[in-house]
Amino acid sequence: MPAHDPHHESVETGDHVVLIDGSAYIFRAYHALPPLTRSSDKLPVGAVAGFCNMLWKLVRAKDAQTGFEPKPTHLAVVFDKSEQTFRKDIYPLYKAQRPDLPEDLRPQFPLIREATRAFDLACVEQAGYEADDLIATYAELAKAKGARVTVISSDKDLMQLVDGLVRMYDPMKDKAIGAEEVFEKFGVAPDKVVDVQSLAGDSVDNVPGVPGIGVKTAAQLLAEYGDLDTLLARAGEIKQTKRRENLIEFADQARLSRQLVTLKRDVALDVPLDDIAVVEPEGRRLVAFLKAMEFTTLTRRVGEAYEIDIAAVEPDPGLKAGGGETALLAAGLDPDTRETAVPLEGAPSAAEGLTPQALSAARQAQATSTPVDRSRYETVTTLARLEEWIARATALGLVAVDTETTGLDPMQAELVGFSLATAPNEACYVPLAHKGGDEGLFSEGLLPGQIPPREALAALKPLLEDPSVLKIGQNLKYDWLVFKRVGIEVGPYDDTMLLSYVLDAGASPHGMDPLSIRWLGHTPIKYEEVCGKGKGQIRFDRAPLDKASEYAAEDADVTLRLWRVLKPRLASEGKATVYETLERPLVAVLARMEARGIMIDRQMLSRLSGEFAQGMGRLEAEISDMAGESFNPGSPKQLGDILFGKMAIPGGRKTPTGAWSTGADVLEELAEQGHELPRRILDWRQLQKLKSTYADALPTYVHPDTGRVHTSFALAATTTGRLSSSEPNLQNIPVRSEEGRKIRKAFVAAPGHKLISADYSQIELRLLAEIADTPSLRQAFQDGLDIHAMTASEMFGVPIEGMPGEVRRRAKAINFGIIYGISAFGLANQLSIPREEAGAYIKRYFERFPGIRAYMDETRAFAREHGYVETLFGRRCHYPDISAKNPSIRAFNERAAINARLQGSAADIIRRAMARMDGALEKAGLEARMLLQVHDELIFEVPDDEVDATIPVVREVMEIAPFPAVALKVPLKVDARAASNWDEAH
DNA sequence: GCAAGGACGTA
DNA sequence: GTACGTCCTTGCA
Repeated sequence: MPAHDPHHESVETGDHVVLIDGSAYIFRAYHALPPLTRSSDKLPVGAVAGFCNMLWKLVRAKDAQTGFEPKPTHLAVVFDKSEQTFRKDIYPLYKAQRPDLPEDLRPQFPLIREATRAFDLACVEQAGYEADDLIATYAELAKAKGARVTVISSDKDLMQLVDGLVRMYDPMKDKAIGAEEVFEKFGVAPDKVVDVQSLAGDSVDNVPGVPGIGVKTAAQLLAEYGDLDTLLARAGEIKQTKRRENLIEFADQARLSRQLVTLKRDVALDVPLDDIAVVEPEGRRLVAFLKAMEFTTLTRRVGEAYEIDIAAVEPDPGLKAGGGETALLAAGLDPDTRETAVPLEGAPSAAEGLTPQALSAARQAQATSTPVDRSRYETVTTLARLEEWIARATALGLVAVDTETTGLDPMQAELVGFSLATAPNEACYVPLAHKGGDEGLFSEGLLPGQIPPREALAALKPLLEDPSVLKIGQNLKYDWLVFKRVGIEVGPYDDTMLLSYVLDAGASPHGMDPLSIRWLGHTPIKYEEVCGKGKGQIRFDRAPLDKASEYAAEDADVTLRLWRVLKPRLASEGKATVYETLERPLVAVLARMEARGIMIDRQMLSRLSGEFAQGMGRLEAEISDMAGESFNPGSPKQLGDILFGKMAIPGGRKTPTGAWSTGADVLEELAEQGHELPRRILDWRQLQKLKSTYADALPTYVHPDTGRVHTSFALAATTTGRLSSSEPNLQNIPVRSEEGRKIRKAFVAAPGHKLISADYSQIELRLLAEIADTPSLRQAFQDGLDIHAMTASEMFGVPIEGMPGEVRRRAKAINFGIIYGISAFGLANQLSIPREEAGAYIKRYFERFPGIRAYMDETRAFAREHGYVETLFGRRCHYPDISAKNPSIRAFNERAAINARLQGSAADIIRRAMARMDGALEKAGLEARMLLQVHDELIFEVPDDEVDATIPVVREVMEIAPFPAVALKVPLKVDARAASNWDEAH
C-alpha cells in the first residue's frame, strides 16, 4: 500500500532489517522528550521531531553504529490499524482499558505517517493485526533469509522475538535490548517470555494470567519446570497451597493468556518484506516536509547532505502552519500552556545525524573551537531569573550541575551555592549562603542578593528530579549526597568522571582539571585562586562573590563540554554497556551506602587504645634496654643505625634510596636468627599501627548527627575497576591478627540488628579457571575441593589426604602468585626459597596447567599490541607503559595486566551484584541495608528477625551476578554469616 | 607547611 | 609477584 519506490532488492544474508514500532514510538517520545511545538502555530511536534531525527540517523548511517549496525537495508514503520484484532475475538476485554490519547499527542499520529513518507520509507499497517504481529512476521521472514533484525521499540510484548539474529533497540534510552536485558526484565531467556507473560498476566493490556503470580514467581516456576505446559501439567507438585490451587484452577486462563501474548509470526502480509527496502530519500520532498514542520536544524542538515539550497524549497503546502489541515489539528489547544520551540541540541541521540564514530570525532574537533568566555557567565540573584534557567534546562532536557559547599565531606559540608550550564559558555552560578560584610551579633550576615535557599531549592528540585532531563555532573556522587541532604534525589544523571574512567582507566587521570586540559585545551580557575591555600585558605562561602561565581559557573560549563566530548565516545568505542551496568548505577548505590554509615563502639576503641599504649610502653622500655640507648622505634632510619651500625648485625638489606631496610620481612628473618630486638620492634609497630590508624583515628570520623562512621567510596580510583575507600578507609580494617580483630569487633550493628558479611570464596582463582579455561581447575571448583591442596597434589604428586601443611602452603603461594602475574623472584621472596627453586615450581606448575601459561602469554601479547586488557565484562584497563624499553617497568606492567583481567573481572561481578542488591532487597520486602564493600565482601545491617530471610537473597544476587551477560562455567560460591559485630560475622 | 619514603593494614 | 589508603618520620622550604 505505501507509495513506495519499486527499486527494491530482496532480503539476503547480511542484510539488516529495521522495524519501527510506530505507535509505541509516539507514546514513548511524547512522554520522554521535552514538549516542543511549531513556533508559528503552536502545533505540538515533539514526537515528530524525535522521530525525524531518528529516521535521519538511520538512513544516513554510513558506518557501523551501535544499535544500527550494519546500516539498515530494509526498514518499515509499523502501525496498529484499528482496535479490532483477532485477540479481541478471543478475549473481548483485551486492551479494553486504554486511556484516551492526550490532546496534544493525537495530531502527531498523522504527522508521523507523513514523516515516514517524506523519508521514502515504508509505512505499514494491516486490518485485524496489531503492529506487533506484523513486526513478528517481518522478523521471521527476514531471519529465514539470514538477515539481522532490529526492532525499534522497548515494548515488553516484543521481547519474545529477541534471539541471535533479532534484537531490540530502545530509542529513548538509546540502548540495545538483547537477551540480557530481556532476562533482567523477565528473569528468563527470550524464548520463555511468552510463558512468563501467560502466568503473570498484564494489567495494562488486560491479559488475565494466573492470580497471585507475578513475573518473579513465574520465572522461578519456569526455571524449575521448564515451560508452561509442563508446569501446568505438574502443578499438583507445587508445595505452596494457594499457588498450587490457583495454577490448577486457572490453567485454562493461562493458556488463553498465552494466545493473547503470543505474537503471530505468519500474517499474510499486504506489503512483502522485499518491498520495504531502504532507498535514498528524495531530498527536496524531505526538505519541504521538514520546513513545514519548522525543524530548522534538521532541515539544514538534510539540505547540506543533499546539497540543496533550502531557501529555495517551499514548505509542503499541505502541512505548513496555517496552510492546511494541520492547523485544524492544533485547534482547541491552549497556546499558553505550550512551550516555545527549542532545538534539540546537546543530546547525541537526538541531535546529530551521524555515526557514533563521526559524532565523537566531530565533538572532539569542536571541543576546542569555542573558547571558554567567563564574561558570559551569569550570577543569578533573583528567583525569576533562576526559573528562566530552569525552564531553559527543562526544555533542553539536559543540564550540567555542580555544587559549591563549605567542605570536602559530602556528609557534613553545607551547600553554599550551585551552578548550571546548558550550552558552552551558557552557565550561571546561584549563590545561596555566601557570607561577609556586616557582622551580626553571633554570626556574620549573609551577603545581599541571594535567593533564600529554601525557595531556590524548591524551584530546582523538579528539574533535578525530572525524569526527562539528564543531569550531568563531574564526580556526581558528591553532589548527589549534598542534594540528598536537602531533600533532592538527583536523577537521571551522567557523570563525566565515570565516562572518562570507562574509556581511559589507566591511560589518563579523571579529575576535572586534567580532563579539561586534555579534551578542551582549557585550564580552569584553580580552587586556590578563589580561596587561597594552606593556612590562609578560606571557606568557599567567604570567597569574593565575583571570583567564586566565575569559578563555579566554569565548573558546570566545563563539565557540560566534557560530556559533549566523552559521551559519544561511549558508543563509538563500544563501552556503553560497561558504563550503564557497572558505573552509572553505582553512583546512587554507593551514595546511599555512604549516607547510612556504620556504627562503632567508641568505648571499646578507647579501651583498646589504652591497652595498646601500655603494651607499647612496655616494649619501648625493653627496646631501649636492648639497644643500650633510647631511640624512636618509629624511625626506620634510627632503627637501621642501631641494628646494622651499632649492633652490626649482618645480613642487612638496603632500600632503593640506599637506606637500611627495616621492613617486616627483614626483621622477621633477624628474629628467626635469634635476635630479640627485631621481634620487639615488630610487636611495637603492630600496636602503633592499630592504635594510631584504628583505635585513635576511627572515633574522630564519627558523624556528629548520625553517630556513625561514613566512609567515602571512590568509583574511579583504581586501574582495575575495584572501588577504594577513604576517610576513613574501611576496606583495610584488621582481621589477620588476634590483636587486630579486636578493632574489627568494635564495628557493631545498631540495637535490634545484626551485621551480615557475605563474601565470594576464591573468586579470582575461579575466574582464573574460567578465563584461562583450565578444565582440571574448573572441575576442582565444581567438586568443591580444597583448591590449594588440589594444586599441590597435581604439582607434587602428594595425596590430598594427610598432606603436610607446608606443601599446601607452597601451592597456595603459587596460586596467588599466578593471580599476581608470577615471577620467580617474587615467589622466592614469598616462600623464602632460592630463586632457582621458585623457578622450578613455576615450571612444574605450567607443565601441569598448560592453559594458564597460554593465558598469561596471550594476555601479555594482547596488552602489548593494544595497550590495554579487558575484563570478562568488557571493562578496559590501560597499561601505556607495557612497551617500555626498561625491562623491569615492562615486566611490572605485564604482571599488572595479567592481574587486571582477574581482579577487574571480580570487581565487575561485585559491582553487578551491588547494582541489583537494593532492588532485590526491596522486592523481597526486606529492611536489610548494604553498608560496606570490601572487594569480595559485602556488609549489611539487618533487623534481627530478618537475618534468615536476607541471607539467601544476598547470596543469590551475588552468585548470579555475572548472569546473563556472562555464563560462567565455574560456580561462584558465597559464604555469609550474621553476628552483632563485624569480626564474628566475617 | 609540604612531599617523599617507609612501613603496614586489607583483598 | 597485583590493587589500594593512612600514619609517621625525615628533609627541605
